Amino acid sequence: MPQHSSRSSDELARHILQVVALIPYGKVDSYGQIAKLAGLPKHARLVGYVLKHLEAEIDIPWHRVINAQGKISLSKLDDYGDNIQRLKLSEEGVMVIGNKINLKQYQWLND
DNA sequence: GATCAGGCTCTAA
DNA sequence: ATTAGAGCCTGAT
Repeated sequence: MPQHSSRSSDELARHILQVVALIPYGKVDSYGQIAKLAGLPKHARLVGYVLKHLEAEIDIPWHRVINAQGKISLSKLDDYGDNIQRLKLSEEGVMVIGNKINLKQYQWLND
């Protein structure tokens, strides 16, 4: 078969979104973790790309994805999106203190 | 194809 | 606790 083990970008995006959709209400996870759970280690930036280009109508909890430092990754690029994300998180009880989120407390699959 | 930029991450100061 | 720099991979020029 041609293209050996490469998968179409559509498929990669689908896998990523499937995982993002699983993040429970009130929890968060990092781009890197999402990529890993989707079976795509080292594709953290792709996760960011996919979420950035999400269609508004699609119901995906994109706001539950933050960076590995526990910060929102849109701040410097997109003030509007940053505010939306903060709002959505606080609505779910995820507290953003000093621009950071306590991963120990809110990270999905963290015991 | 070469290059650049991007909701990233690690490591080392 | 920040910050800088090097990796990493994909999508867009």
